Amino acid sequence: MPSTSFPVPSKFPLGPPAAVCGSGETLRPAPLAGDTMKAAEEEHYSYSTPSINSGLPLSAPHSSLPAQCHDLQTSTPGISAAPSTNHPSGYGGAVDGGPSGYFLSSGNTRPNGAPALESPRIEITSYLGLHHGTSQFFHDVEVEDVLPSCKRSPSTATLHLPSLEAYRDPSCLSPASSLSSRSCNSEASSYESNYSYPYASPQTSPWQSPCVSPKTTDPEEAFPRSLGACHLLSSPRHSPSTSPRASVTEESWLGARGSRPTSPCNKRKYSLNGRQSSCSPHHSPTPSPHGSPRVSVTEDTWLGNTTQYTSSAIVAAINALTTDSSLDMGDGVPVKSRKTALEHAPSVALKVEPAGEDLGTTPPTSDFPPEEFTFQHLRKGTFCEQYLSVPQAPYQWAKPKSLSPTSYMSPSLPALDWQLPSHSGPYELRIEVQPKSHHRAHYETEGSRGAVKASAGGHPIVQLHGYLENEPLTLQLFIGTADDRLLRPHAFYQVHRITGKTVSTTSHEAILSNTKVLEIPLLPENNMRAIIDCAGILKLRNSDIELRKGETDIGRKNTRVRLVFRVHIPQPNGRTLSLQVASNPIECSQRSAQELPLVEKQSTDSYPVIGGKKMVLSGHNFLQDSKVIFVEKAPDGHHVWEMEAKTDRDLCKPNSLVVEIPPFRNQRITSPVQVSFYVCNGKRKRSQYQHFTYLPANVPIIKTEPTDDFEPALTCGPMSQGLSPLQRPYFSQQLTMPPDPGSCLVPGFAPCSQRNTLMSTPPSTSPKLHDLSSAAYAKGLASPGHGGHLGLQPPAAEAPVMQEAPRPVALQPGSPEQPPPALLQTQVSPHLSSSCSLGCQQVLCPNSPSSPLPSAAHEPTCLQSSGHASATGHQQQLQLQKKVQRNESSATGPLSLPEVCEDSDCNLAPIPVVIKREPEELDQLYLDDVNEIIRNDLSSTSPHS
DNA sequence: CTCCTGGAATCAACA
DNA sequence: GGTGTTGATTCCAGG
Repeated sequence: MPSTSFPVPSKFPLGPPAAVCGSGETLRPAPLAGDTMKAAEEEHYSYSTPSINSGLPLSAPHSSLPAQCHDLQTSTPGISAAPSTNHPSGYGGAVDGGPSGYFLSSGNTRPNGAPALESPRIEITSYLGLHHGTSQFFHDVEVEDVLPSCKRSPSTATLHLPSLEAYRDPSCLSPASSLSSRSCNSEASSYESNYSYPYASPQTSPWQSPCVSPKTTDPEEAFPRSLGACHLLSSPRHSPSTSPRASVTEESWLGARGSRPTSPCNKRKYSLNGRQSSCSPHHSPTPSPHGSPRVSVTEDTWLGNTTQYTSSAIVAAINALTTDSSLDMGDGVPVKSRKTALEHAPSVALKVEPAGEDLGTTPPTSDFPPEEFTFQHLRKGTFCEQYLSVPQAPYQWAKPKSLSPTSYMSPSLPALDWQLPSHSGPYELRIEVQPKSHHRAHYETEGSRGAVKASAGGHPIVQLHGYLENEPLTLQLFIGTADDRLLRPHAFYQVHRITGKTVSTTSHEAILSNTKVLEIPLLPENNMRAIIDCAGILKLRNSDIELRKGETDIGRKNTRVRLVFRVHIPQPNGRTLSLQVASNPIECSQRSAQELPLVEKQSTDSYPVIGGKKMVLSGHNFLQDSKVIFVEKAPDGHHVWEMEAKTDRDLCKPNSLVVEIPPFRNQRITSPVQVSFYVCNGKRKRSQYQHFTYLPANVPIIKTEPTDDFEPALTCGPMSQGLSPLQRPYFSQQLTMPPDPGSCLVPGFAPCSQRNTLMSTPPSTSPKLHDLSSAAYAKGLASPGHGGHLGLQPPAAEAPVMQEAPRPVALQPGSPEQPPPALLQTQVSPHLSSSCSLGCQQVLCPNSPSSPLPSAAHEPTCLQSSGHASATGHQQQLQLQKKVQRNESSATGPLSLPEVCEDSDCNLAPIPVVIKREPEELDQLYLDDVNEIIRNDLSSTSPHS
């Protein structure tokens, strides 16, 4: 839709572009241009570790903040509502907690166990705040007129990275790719056409104009502007880490572009080793921690490590984060990217941006409030400088257009890997119509494969409920992971803007920390509803992404994604409330979609241990000889129990499968036990794990959903939107926490909520709101850290985070079994309150049900998420699984499931079935989880038990 | 002519 | 080390 829709003036503060330095791209050291691709490739392998990051631990700031908003039009009102489940992500939904609280760091999850920092992306968070400064906004507005006034997300601070593709290394982009990717540009352009740059955000521009010279124009400027600068920096700087990679990168970049990246990549082995190997080489270079952590983390590793996850693990994770972040910073950005960034950067100039940029980008410090400055400096400086050596000056986002209103003080929007609630207070961001479970993503070398569609035809629809203002808002969309770990931007997929006559919804692309974000206007006149018919999915070559320094994820078999929607709602107090919802998982590979069984729904989520009930599975690719395997996993991922369920072949259809719930191994459990099951069509053809909860025998069948992450989600419904209860085939990584604790109902969750709250910190403020304030940032960053967010606040934030994390653990230990939620909260709160973000989140997360993992896993979730590597589910689940299994066999023991143990006990005694109140159960669950986690930590940390 | 798609060839990684 | 399978990526072709 045309910009027209946007009429709204943007006042939003949102917009401030956050400059994102952080984006991974930036972070990543730019590859040396010099290096040839080839070399680069080779280098990858060879790399010794680069040390890159090393330095910075923190550096990476994430830029991920939200992109600025733009205006987009709105889509038409939507329609149907689909329930979504969602993702968990949201913390208690509401979140209230402090802003920071909200965001959990999701990132953590990385397999590494390390905190998931995902790649260290450096995001610059919100410099936005800075931007905010009004100017940008205004600019935007002014400039744009066009732009809808939607409040952009404030953040979008996107830096314009030079490299357009920040998300992907340009180099990577294959020439062809460019097309699609270009689309971005083009898109941008289109965008532009529609809007003039509404946002100044560099982001946009860069892309859009990728062409634009901006980069070109002033490199410097470019830098600054976009955090990209960072990128740029990075690139140049590559140095740090770069070097090794740099070469690689470059090569890759270059090479990549050329044709396939094959190169090195090609050869790399994905297998477990693969990553590592590759990683190591590459990463290693990076020196640091990152690499290592992640690497280690990888599937294989992680299993083994699981145990470690415990508190110590947490700490490690944190550290890792730091490191990662640093790494990320440098590393984070794929080498290629970096290069590109550099390269691009220059070129990147944003077309529009200028205007916006200038203003928008960020006003230089001056604009920003002191606080902001600090942040900036910190972040930027820190990571940028260190890592990237970005010229800060440039950074200044000077350009950011005016974001608007100062209101945004808070600089930053939550990093993309932060877990956010889907609803808070009166607001609820909900996916009314879920996307189809399969969508073949296109490569850059291919033409677009169209927009993601809804299963029933049409397109996904997202709506923000409870928003009564007249100001348009910006809905952000990016491609997130769909594995068991916390939701975070998917390293191998990027959202792709679809334009054309068939597209009714206007959109704008921005890049936040290596992640492309599509900004779509949410207009009051459309009831804050947007039809997502402008979002396609671009597949990045595994080889390109895996070369990134901080990248620990494996692309192979990591083909499931989720559409992640975010909206940043300005609050009266100047804060911004950020909500997030993730769609159901979407299988993006052609082959997998055709061959792998996919469970979209299950008729029953829980049942007494006696089993025997028929459960109907709905999905795809079911065969008569499909097997349904129930598995109980230990926290560390080991399979404690496996049982093949009886299936009714006669009733088997490609889209439905009837299975008989097998009796649980322990008939005497006193509390619900979460297990998993999957459909297997053959050796490598397994569906994602589905959650299932065994209830104590006597317990009335009323299940407590709670156990699963999903459940909460379910319960909460909206919140979780992402996955419908049934649907979620995959575990939502996101925090399963009940989005709104309160809302959710489940008392059990309450803890979470509380936690959240606590975390959120600022009691006063609604949790929901994010603090953009620097503090928040720091926190956020830290937390986000998993991802690369860390960057920004490095130390400070980290510290807090670290602390926080630990505590939780500690606490847990104390009361292993079910500590009252309160405890958790409290525990958390302290930290959180002050800063919270990550720590809190993490902490919370763990507790949160979200853990996708099977029952055993539950608790770990958090940990997993954070550290984790989450054993369970990586995307590569399959691989992992395999690996895991192996590992499991060996490892689990110690970790063992607490539950199991308990169960065993239970077994002994007849089960007095204690029917707990659901709430209680939930609580217990949490508690249990927590306890387990703690135990694990403890054990890992100190074997005490 | 471009955008979408579906299908499949090709190649590398795995088992 | 060889071979078959699986997965990723690139090509082709039709609508």
